[in-house]
Amino acid sequence: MTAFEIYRTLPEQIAARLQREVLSSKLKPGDPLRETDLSERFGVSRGPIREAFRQLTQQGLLVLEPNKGVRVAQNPSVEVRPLVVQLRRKIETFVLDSIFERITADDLAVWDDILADIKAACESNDVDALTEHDLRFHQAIIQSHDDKDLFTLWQPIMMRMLMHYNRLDDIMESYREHKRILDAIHSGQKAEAIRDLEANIQ
Amino acid sequence: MTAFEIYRTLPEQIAARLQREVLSSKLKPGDPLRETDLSERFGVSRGPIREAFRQLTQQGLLVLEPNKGVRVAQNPSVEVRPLVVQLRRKIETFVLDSIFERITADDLAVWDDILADIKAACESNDVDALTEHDLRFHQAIIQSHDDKDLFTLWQPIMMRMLMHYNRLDDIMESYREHKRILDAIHSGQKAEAIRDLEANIQ
DNA sequence: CAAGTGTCCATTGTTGACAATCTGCAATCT
DNA sequence: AGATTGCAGATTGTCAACAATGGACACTTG
Repeated sequence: MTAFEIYRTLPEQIAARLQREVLSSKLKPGDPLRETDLSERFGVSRGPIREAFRQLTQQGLLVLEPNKGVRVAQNPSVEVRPLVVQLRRKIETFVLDSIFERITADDLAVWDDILADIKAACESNDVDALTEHDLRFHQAIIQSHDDKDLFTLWQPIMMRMLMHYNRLDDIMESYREHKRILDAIHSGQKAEAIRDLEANIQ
Repeated sequence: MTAFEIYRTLPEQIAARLQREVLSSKLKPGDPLRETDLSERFGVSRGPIREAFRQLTQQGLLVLEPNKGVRVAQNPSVEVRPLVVQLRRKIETFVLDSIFERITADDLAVWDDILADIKAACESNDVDALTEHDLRFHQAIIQSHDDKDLFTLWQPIMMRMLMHYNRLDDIMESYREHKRILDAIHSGQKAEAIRDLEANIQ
């Protein structure tokens, strides 16, 4: 692989690429992923590919069957969807409530930057970019909590929701929702921030 | 292998062994696990060991640092513990509510068998065996739902709770709680079964 | 003496070869 | 014809050798 060394390990870089392709539906549910194909495409051996598969399986984006390889996971069933929403709400509001008093100016600066990216994606009507920055936004909040467990519990739940990102008629509404959350945080209104966050998760 | 072909792949067998050792505190939080050690111990190469590590990382029992290997995860923090309890309750009660009318005699027979194992473990005061069968009990319920996603979301949450299984003064109480759940299911009392299940999760 | 530098060793990361397993299809049997 | 068996090719599973990384400790350097 080339130039940019944002991710430390080979498998992480590969997993990030594949994650993007799944979330953007370039890879569709049920599509098989062959180790040999990808090892050629990325110019590495099959080891790192398998490792990347493992990471994405953990996130719930791929499904692994022994001796048969991995496939892109199916979208979560409609029956389970409300549960997934509730679980994600519970975790994210727990985190926001827990860290609220300890939010630093640095944190807010980062979140504002991501909000700008969300805005840009909405304005250019780029759904894939919006998905990516929406993920980054909520991930940044979750990861501002000391407890790393929270992130590992949250991530697969979040992925289930992102796999069918077609909730909004008006894409700009996503920007507004996230802006409301940050505005409330900026002005120290905890209860309202949590309410706005819950409203964004559905 | 034996008559029972429970685990299909090498990594799964290894992961199951290690899982038991972590949950029984034979391996303590912070303990490092070396690929070479384990590959000698199990008589396989490092590949399957790495694969087993990934599975246990996904379950939250091990933590992985690039170029530094894996360690047994720390117990979940006290602050996060109530959240974990709530998440697990939400998933398990959702499943029980969802499948209640479709529970078959075969299902119940399996669950009764596990209850017998729980009883035996309690009577012989074997905490490790109790942990194992407690896990099997709830896992059996979760997996009776069609949606496989539920299990993958539930598993890491469950593991967080099992990592410090010291809730009960009287170990027999665990048997009684599980018996209450099954009794309610046997007599078709859904609301009570759900209530008993919630009471067991804390 | 403190801070930085170099070297060694234990450990993980990566690779390519080989073994085991699955899938599809054709040949065979009833 | 329909079901079963037996290849052949594709794909994943496993292995052992080699490369890269990180940590400990002795050594220089100011």
